[in-house]
Amino acid sequence: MFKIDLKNRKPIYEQVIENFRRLIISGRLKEGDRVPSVRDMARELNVNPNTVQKAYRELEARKYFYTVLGQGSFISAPPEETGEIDALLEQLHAIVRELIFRGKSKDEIVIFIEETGGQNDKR
Amino acid sequence: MFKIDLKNRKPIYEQVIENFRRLIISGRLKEGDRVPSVRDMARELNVNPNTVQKAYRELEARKYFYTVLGQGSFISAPPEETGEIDALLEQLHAIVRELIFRGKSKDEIVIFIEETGGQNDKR
Amino acid sequence: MFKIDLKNRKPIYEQVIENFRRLIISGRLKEGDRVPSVRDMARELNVNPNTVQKAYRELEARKYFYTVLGQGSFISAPPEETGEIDALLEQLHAIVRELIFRGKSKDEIVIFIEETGGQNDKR
Amino acid sequence: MFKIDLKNRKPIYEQVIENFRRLIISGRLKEGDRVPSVRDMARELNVNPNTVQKAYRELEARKYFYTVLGQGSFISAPPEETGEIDALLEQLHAIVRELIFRGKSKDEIVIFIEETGGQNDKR
DNA sequence: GTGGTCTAGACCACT
DNA sequence: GTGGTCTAGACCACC
Repeated sequence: MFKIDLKNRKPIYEQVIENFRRLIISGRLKEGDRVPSVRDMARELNVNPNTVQKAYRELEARKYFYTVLGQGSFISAPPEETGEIDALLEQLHAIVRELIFRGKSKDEIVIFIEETGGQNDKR
Repeated sequence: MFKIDLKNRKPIYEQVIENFRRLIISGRLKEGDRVPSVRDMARELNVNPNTVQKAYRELEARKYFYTVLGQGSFISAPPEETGEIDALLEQLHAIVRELIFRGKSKDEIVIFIEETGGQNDKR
Repeated sequence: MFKIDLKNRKPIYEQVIENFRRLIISGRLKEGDRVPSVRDMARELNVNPNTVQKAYRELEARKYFYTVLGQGSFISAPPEETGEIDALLEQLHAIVRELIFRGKSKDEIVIFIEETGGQNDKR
Repeated sequence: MFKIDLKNRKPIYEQVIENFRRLIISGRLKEGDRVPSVRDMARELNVNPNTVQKAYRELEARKYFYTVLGQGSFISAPPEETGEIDALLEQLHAIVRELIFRGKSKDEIVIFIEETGGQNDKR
């Protein structure tokens, strides 16, 4: 499904969250899909089950997962985190500023964006 | 110059680094400018001098500062770390994908980028 | 593992770095080997944990170590910093020039180099 | 004559010493040559006279200079610092080991040494 | 005055 | 258990 980079400074549980977010955003996981159990996931990633547990708990709190008792966890509908878009736009802003500082023109950046792959079509 | 947000989960020394990066990228600090001494900065931000020094040390390692023994630290020329731009473009990519997932069109994103402030003109 | 020379003018943390570099270069520490925890190392060397951490941090920045959160630090693959070899050759150059100035012939120097121990064979 | 690199972490007074050593070893300064006065040197290098003073004092202590009262300082005969050669050979050793670690063969190193310029002929 | 090193000891997050 | 952050305060070298 995905791999954990132990050398990465980002905590493992955050990497798990990010990877699920990525899979959902890219459309490879869709609403209603079942996600592996905590134990299976932990075995597959070769990490401590507590770590996976922590990631799942947060994914559920952030409404990416929902849990059916005795059946497991499932992907829920795309959540609408308030302020999320504004935060993304602010990040975009910061990166664009830095690219300009490093010599790129806005035109070059726009061209780069136009090239961004249409993974969105898979939904 | 700037303020530290103690409530923020981001470590103080990283906040210091980010703030200096921001000031340099925006052109408000230019090559050769002297930055406040470690002690002065610590007093101004109301943090421990060691914390400021840690930030300065890293800024120097990342080539944003250079230090003259017994005289202080100064802004150095914009670093040309290879691969840095590629990393930024990859981040840009990821954010654009997520914005599209959340319903924005590429056209909207491009318009947003065109609006990015012209802080670059001050250089 | 090694000892710190407190009388030496060289800072303790630099001595720690140099000693690890030596152990890695000589092949006694290999990729993937776990290094003692910051606390253990500090106890063994009889120095403050912060001092050891500073050394480890720099070894990580220079790509000799990598760190797994909550698990410890490990030896990473030999870094291929570009320009590193050129710098070494330049140092070699300078030393050879000085040895010649002090009366050694190139032949004597070459013989000396041939005698350099084959610690490399252990890899 | 030479320049000081303020950005360099090596103390200025040590840079002055190293530069004089280099000029003497390369043969550009010979026994009996007069060296600039402390004040002239300080003005030329754009550094504090105390700093130059400190360098000259050490060069005299290490027998590279000798001073004639009221006349200035002069280059003395090449000093025979005891143990100096052993130290150089040890440095050579360390560098060769590191070059081998980074993939160079002894043969390559020997070839490189053979190519070292014959600045020695200028004496 | 400047930066740099080191200690002692507290507290936190991750596994 | 692990590493990481931060403080308070001492001491040193360089300019």
